Amino acid sequence: MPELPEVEVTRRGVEPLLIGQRILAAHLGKPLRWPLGTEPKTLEQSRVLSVQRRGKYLVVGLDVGVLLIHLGMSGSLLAHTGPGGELRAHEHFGLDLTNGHLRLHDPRRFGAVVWAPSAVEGMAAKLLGGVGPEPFSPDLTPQTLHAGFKRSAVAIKPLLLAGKLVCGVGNIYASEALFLAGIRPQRRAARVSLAQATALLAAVRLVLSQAIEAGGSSLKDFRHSDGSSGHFQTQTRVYGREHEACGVCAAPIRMIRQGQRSTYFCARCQK
DNA sequence: AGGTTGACCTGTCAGC
DNA sequence: TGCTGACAGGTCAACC
Repeated sequence: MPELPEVEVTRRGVEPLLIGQRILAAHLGKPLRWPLGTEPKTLEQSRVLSVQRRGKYLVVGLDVGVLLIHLGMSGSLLAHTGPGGELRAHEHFGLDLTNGHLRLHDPRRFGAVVWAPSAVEGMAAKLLGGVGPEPFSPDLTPQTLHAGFKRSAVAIKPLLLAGKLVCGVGNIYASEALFLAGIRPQRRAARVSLAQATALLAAVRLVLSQAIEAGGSSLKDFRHSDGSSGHFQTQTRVYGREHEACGVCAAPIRMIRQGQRSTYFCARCQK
């Protein structure tokens, strides 16, 4: 589920609750993707200094180390005022804070909460080290993207999903960005021109910005930190719209599978 | 080394 | 109504 926009919406939602708060207790539910990496007790009394995002990870800076939080496919991070209690159904991590509490609700448990001494040590270094450039970074240019494309033998859509050349683009926004850029998802990345790479980078930035603005996509599980839903799913141009008419040319939207993921596109608009 | 596939886990929904 | 299978926003480890 959660791609960059959903994680960023979550970050903005939880930041005000977390900053400056002291952790009174940490709770673990069923195992998530990786173990926490420390005893929950060691988090007690530490203070939250920052809440940042790197790719699809939330990076919570503590005065003792960092917590990496990943929402996996079905995760939501819910912030509540008032004292915490026992974890409820599908809540597998929780922090009780001086003023409120935080819960990770994640039915499928593909998500993770990992502690490390710092963002550049231990498991955090390993996980964040695999994350490609941020889509909004000025260091990411059409030229660097195009150069990365040329080195690959893979189709453009799965290459975008891999997150090594640009991070944060998941299955919904990859289809959407390729549609806006007029590029077929099956096109070999090496055959994407510089002009197309330029259009694609602009499209990625536009789609992600619009999705953040819309509060992300709530297909099923995703919820904002206050429990409300995003609504970008109502504004998708192709994702989830097989057989519907393309908004540009009215040809039917098609769905194919690439690497076990569904891809949506317009065969007339995308070359 | 890079590309491809399976695995992780649970809920939901379509079809019989 | 109940069972079975397919599918869902991610991504890592194991294979060729």
